[in-house]
Amino acid sequence: MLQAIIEDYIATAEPVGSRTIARKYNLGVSSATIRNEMSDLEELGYIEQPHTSAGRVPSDKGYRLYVDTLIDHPSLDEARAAWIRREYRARVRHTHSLVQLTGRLLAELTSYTSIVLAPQEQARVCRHVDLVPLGSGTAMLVLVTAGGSLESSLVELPAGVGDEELRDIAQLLDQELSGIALGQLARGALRGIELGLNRYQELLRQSLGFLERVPEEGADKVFLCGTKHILGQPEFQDLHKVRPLLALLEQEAIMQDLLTSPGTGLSVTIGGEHKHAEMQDCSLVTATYRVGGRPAGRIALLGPRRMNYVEAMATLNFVTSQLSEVLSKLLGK
Amino acid sequence: MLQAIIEDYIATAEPVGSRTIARKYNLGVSSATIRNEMSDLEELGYIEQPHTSAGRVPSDKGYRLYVDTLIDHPSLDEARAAWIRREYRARVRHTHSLVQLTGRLLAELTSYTSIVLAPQEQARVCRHVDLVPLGSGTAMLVLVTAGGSLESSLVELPAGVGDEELRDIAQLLDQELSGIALGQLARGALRGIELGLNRYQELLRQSLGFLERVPEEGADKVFLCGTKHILGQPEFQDLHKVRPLLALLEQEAIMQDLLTSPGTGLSVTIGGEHKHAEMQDCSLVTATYRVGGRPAGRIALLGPRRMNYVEAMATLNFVTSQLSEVLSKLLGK
DNA sequence: TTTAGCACTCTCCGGGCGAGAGTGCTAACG
DNA sequence: CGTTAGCACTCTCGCCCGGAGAGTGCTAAA
Repeated sequence: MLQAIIEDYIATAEPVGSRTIARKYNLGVSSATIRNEMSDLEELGYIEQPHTSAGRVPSDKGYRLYVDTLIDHPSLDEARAAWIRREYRARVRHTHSLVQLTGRLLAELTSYTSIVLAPQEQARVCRHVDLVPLGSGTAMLVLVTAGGSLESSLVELPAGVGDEELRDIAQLLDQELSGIALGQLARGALRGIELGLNRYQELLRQSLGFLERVPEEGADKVFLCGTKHILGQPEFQDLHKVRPLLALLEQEAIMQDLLTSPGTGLSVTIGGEHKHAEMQDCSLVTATYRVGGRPAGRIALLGPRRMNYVEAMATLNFVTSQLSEVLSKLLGK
Repeated sequence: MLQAIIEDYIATAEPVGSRTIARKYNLGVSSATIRNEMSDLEELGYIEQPHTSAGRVPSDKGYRLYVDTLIDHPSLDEARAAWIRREYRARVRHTHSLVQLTGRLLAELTSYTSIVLAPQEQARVCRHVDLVPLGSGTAMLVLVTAGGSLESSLVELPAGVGDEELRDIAQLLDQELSGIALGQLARGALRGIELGLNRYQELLRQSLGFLERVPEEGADKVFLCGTKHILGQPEFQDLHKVRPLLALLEQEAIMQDLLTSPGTGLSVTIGGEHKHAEMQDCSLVTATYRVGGRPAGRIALLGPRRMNYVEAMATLNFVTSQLSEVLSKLLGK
């Protein structure tokens, strides 16, 4: 009964009346009986009426009950699953692009908004450093971290440094730095390298300055995809409702906070359960992806409160497991 | 006169009446005189009335005349200019991030939407290739192009390749490939390397496969920033008008086409002058940025037709010159 | 040529009204 | 005692109407 109401509301976005239920879902009873049951459900707080003479709309509590019944077995239809697998196979390039791909897939498949947190490396360890000469007097400093992410910065070279000389400096840098946590750069590493020629001091200063800043900047990046879909939802036709929500989504810190809250596995936050008033008409489905069995980051789908939970949860669940798998394989864990 | 009308309309977004002009801009004449003049302007097609008893609104032709008078001397107030210079100085990292910064700056400063085309390298030449071991059986292939952009991909290693061995392979690859245009990889380069051990064939296949795909993927990337500002404009309160526009903006190919059309210097396209019907309520200000004096890419600001052309043109002009300068310096040209 | 005055037109806003949808209650039915 | 048909009631939504307000164009006077 409650299920019928919720599913009809999810499909139509209109308050559902007793007649509708009686007609569409032939439960073998008349609309009058359904009216009685609905009255009960309302008393229990599972549904509510926008006004006296409209149909009923599920309440947060109603959605909650509904969601809790289906949280255990989210399974995706095989055609979609196959398609997703193919996408992942085609685009194996690096962590960054995989995370982006995941966001895009989710948004496209569900028509909701996806929010993905890039994998956090516990401590960002320097794997490899290189200096590539570019043109007159500049070089590109390339950093590869143990987690497989890539950063770069342009640095100025002292006058008259040749390509071979630069290669030597790069090798020296690489030797000194690889294996070292970027956070602890300032202290330990500097001294070891200072031994090198004085002439390179400015170059070193630039390089280390960059390397020190990397951990803060790169950490916990948030990828949003499909925000435009919000505008397509009938409950968000009112711009005054949408804009605060969009503004909220742009604040990375809040998004990070939103995703770092609950435990593991699929979790759903519904309407008024959110901290932020702007999200009271939304629901958020969250999952954790893992690398080598250890939690690495989080993924979420944001949709209207009457989102298609079955589809959203199934898709999110599947995509999460795919991402975990591909990432683990890639990073050799 | 026309100027007064346009500037008032830009400021208020409401049709402007003769009274308003007489009051705000004391031109020493009464509203009746202004009515006569307005009637003339309307006959000439510079302004139009939405309906009989509303004020006047500038037409495309009116804006065109207005814009053409001020296209020559866009100058930014010194405080802003200084602020922009400071931003550029603080974030000198690499091409990619500079382009993004430019987009962000423009969007924030003007509250319009910025569209930036990443610099096109005529032919993407390989500057440096490296293989960095990551974990069990994988390595990261890093590519630096002559233009200073950075690409990477994960590749699988044959069983039992040690770090030193990998370094040798990387060096071989680097020697063979650096200086070679990526587009012509397939033919020439492959043969030279095939001489190496058969054992590495799969690795080579993966690497070259990636390197070949790079030119297409990386080319002409479009960066959008500040699309949300569109929703803030009073003329775009109607979602039915906004959504087609947003949909259009998401199509990279169309954006590229939009920016590749006109000549050099600042150029403005107003309302109905656009090819695409979705943009008939918008104006686009476009500029070309240069690296070492040669056109490298394009930047644009998209706003409502009644956008603040003075500010937009001045800001765009200044930011463009800054970007050109910084990029030229960085790439040593 | 400019200006004051005035009639005219058109939009916008609020109230009133009827149609439609859905409910809750009551009474009948198996 | 649960179910159902019937009916009065309520509330929203869309529509029309009329008055207020804003702005125009025209005319006649300065």
